[in-house]
Amino acid sequence: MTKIDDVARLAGVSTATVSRALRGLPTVSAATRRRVLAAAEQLQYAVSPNASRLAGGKTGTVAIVVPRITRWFFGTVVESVEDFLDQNGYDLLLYNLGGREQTRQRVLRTASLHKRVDAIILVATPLRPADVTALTKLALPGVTISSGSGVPGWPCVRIDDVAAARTATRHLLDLGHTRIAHISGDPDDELAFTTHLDRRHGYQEELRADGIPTDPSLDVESQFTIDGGIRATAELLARGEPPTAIFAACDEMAMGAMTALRDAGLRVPQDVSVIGIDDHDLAGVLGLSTVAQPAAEQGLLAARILLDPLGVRTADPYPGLVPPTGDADGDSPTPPVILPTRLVVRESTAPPRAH
Amino acid sequence: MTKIDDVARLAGVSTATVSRALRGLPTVSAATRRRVLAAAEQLQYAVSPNASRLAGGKTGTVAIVVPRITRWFFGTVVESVEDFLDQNGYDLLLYNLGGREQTRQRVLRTASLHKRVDAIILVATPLRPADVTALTKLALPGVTISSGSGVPGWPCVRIDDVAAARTATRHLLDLGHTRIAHISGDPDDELAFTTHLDRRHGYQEELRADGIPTDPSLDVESQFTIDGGIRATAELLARGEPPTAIFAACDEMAMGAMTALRDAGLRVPQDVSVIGIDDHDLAGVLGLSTVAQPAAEQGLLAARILLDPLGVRTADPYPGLVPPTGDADGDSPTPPVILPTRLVVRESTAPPRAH
DNA sequence: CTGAAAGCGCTTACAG
DNA sequence: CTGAAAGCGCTTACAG
Repeated sequence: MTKIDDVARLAGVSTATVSRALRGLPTVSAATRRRVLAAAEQLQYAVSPNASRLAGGKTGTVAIVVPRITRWFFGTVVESVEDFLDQNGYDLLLYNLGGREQTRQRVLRTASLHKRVDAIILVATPLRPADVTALTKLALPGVTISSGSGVPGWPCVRIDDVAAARTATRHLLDLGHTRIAHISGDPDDELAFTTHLDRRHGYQEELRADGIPTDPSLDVESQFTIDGGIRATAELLARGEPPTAIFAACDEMAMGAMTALRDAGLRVPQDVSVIGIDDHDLAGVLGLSTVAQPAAEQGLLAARILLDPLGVRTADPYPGLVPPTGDADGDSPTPPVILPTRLVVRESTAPPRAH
Repeated sequence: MTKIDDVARLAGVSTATVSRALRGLPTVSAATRRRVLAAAEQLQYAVSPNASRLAGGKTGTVAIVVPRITRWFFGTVVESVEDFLDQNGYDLLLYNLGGREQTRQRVLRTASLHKRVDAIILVATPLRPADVTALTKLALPGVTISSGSGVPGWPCVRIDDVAAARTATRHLLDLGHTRIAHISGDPDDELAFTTHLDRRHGYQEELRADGIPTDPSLDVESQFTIDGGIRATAELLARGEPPTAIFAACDEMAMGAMTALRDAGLRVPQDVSVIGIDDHDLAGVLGLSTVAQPAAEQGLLAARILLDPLGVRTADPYPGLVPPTGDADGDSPTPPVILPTRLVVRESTAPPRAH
């Protein structure tokens, strides 16, 4: 392996100068820089990240923690974050919790992150008080994406889950539905995090706005997955007269609902309307009406906010949005950056059949 | 930050002993090890990966290169690889090419990987001769997943794409179809890689086995995506009389086909049968018949094969399978490890309508 | 079984 | 603008 000394020798300068020239520091003459670059090129030199990081005190790496990379929202967020980091010369260290409590502990509670990364992106990761304490002690910059417990001083990028749920419910109400069921995550579902609470809240609020009492028998908790949607819908149907519409807390659950309804011989939307939240890649294929949330944009924005203080020259990190004004050191909680959602009507929602 | 010296001082031993004790080396007395562990625990000590790697010459990191993390197959592979690596103490460095030629070059052609990782997993990544040369010069252990150009000395884990395509085509033939269209990737589609060639080959072979001539007008090239499937199917329909069945080279294309057929007023499977390859998470939701391939298993197996020579104690890396027998240094090409596929019949395939 | 010392390959004040 | 030297926090022969 060619090392910095080799380049220095070939270019006829010191290693310090090679280091400066290669990193584009301004304190190198143009002629010297040229010679160094030529030498590095000729020797196919690549810096040793470990040596560089040890000496420089920066890791050039960002950690991203997600519950499950294979879920649409998390995969899309990771892709956009990776893209941005890559273009800015950062490595991405992926932690896919996958429901493994042991992994969660190891990642969040130990100092392992501290010496390994410059910054952290936490996506929809449930945090216990001990986790928050540990993360705060790390004293690393971080961002959270999606709702739930935050870390003091860390900005948060998210959508307004209550409003998104209200939009979905309003769409069904406007179509004339009154027997509207809700299927959502349960307290043990780490994929649902606290998201399901906000979405249930929005659902109930919107029903009340129309004077429709919430009916517990139309509200089923399950997992934030296709299977969860199938199970919740089966449970719903087992309880008696089917609702005329189902608002699923996420598209994957909505897809499960469509599956369960089909298996029960019910047609969508003729017998039952279905709407979700997300605008999953496959929502169009299934003709699923939904409230679209910008997943890639949330990832990109989070990455920008994170790298900005690290000296990465990025364009306006808050394009047209309300920036978090709190100072990272202060006690005032940083207000979240809210990205907009939007109703997408497809074929899975229609007026209820006349009696 | 607490460092190794702090632990050594508290435990009353040298840093060398702390290093040995913490890594579980056998040359430490039980009593000493206990004291060291207690001191490390008390100080919340975590080793600095960069210092450790620089001094030890190992990175404890594996790179995985995928075309697009958001595609079902690649996301599933990454998840299973991450899981296995995590359990064995390795970090995962994610490179999502995302069609960026620049990223491809940087990742594959420079020595940047060399000093950064101990091993490489390449998933369905097209390799030019210059890439292969560069990777070979790295002299790092590696594995490729999925078909295509291999790297000399690297094992390959994959399915038999020709056989999978024959299985899909055979299913349609057995149902009585003779006008069977094929939609697949084009040469410029980096997601299709060389996979589409094998699958087309299997399609044609199986037709010929029944004495059915291949009809170029029933064979459309597009992208290995939902949109690609939509476009290919639209093109197919624009060419005249529709086929009675479509064999899509992957489930995402099949889903696009279902969408395009629906938009054209054609019913699946009454008017046109559709089958894919993959067994995508959502295949069940859509009632899509397919030839299932084990994505997570391919990732797991690749990770095992890779870590085995690195001294990770894993169970039999080839459970019941033909192991690659070639030696890594020899010139003899390592035979690929082939994982089985299996036909999954759902609602998207049926006999053609009687005329 | 344990320690002193060298060294991993860089970057960073400090001088000049 | 450039270089000599120290130092980043570990691990690894080498002795004992």
